[in-house]
Amino acid sequence: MKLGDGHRMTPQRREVYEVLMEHPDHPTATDVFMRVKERMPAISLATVYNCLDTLSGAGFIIQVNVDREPSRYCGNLAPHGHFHCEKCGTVLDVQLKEGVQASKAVKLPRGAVVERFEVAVRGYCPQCVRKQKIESSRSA
Amino acid sequence: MKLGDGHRMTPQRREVYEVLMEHPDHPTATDVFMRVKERMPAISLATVYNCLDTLSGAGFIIQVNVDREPSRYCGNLAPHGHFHCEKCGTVLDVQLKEGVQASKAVKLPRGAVVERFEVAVRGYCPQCVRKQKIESSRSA
DNA sequence: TCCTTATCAATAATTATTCTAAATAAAATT
DNA sequence: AATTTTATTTAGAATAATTATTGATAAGGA
Ligand SMILES: [Mn+2]
Ligand SMILES: [Mn+2]
Ligand SMILES: [Zn+2]
Ligand SMILES: [Zn+2]
Repeated sequence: MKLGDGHRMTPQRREVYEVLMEHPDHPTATDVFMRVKERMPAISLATVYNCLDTLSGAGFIIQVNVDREPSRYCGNLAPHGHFHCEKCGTVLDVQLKEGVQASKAVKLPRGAVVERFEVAVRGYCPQCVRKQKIESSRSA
Repeated sequence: MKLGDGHRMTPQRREVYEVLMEHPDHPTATDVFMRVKERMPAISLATVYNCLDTLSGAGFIIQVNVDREPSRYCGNLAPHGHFHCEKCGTVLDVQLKEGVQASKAVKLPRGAVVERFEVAVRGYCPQCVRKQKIESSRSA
C-alpha cells in the first residue's frame, strides 16, 4: 500500500489500517486506539487520530459521521450507506439499491458539482427491535 | 404554537423560532444567537442552545449536521436533503426525487425499524463553480 | 396562597479533536 | 558515511462546540 505525497507507510499506520480491516464494525478513534494498543502499547491517541486522518486523506478508509457523536471509520470503499441504531449504537453498512446516486435521488441546483453523496438511515436494528418486542409483551 | 410536555412557548423560544423562519439559510447556533441578540440583547448563547434543543425535540425545527462542523438548524419540515458547498459553506435544501425513501433507496437489514432517512450531497455550489471557472480561465 | 415544575442565564465542565514542541526516524544529498 | 532535510510520533496543552449545574425567577395548579 502506497500513500503518495511523500507519506510513508509506517508501522503505526499499518496497524491502524489492519485493525479497521479485521473488524469492519465502524470503530471510533478511541476504539481503534484501544485495539491497536494491544499490539503496540506505546502508541498514543493523537497518533491514532493522525493515522486515521492520513489514511482517510489518502482514500484508504472513510470517515463516517453519526450526528454529533464521535467519528467512526470504515474500510469499505465500495459506495454504500449507513444504518445507525439509536438504541445500541451499532453502525451497519447498507447497500444502495441500483441507480441510487446523487443526480438521480435529488434535484440538484443547476451547475453544482458533486463530490460526495451520503445516505444515512437511523432507527432500530433487528436485534434491538426483537428485544423491545419481548419486553413489551412481558409487561402486557 | 404549542410545545407539549409542559414546555412553554417563551419569548426566547419564539425569537429563536422566528429567526429561523425569517432566514432559512441553515444558521449555526452562534448565527442564531447573533441574530436574536439584536432584538433581545440579554439572551445568552446557552439559552439559544436550550431553545434550539427544545424546538427540535418538539419537532418544530430540524438539527442538521455537516460532518464535524457546528450543527445547523432548519425550519423546513418537509422531507428534503441537504447540499453542502465545500468551498463557501453554504447549505441548501434539495428536494428528494419522487419515491426516494429509506426502504426504496437502500437494502435495509430485515426487521430494522426506520426512524429517519438522511440524504446529504457535498460538493461545490453553482456560484463557487462559476468563480472557479473564471479564475482558471484567467490564469490559462 | 403554597407547592411544584419549568425556565433562564451565567458559569463550569465535558468531550472530541487538534495543535505544539521536542524527540526520533527515514530519506535524500553531499 | 556524514549531513541535511523531511516526515513522524508522542505527551501534553489547547481549542471549540456543546452540555450540565446552579441559583434565581416565573408560571400553573390545588
Ligand atoms: Mn461503512
Ligand atoms: Mn434544510
Ligand atoms: Zn441496536
Ligand atoms: Zn459555494
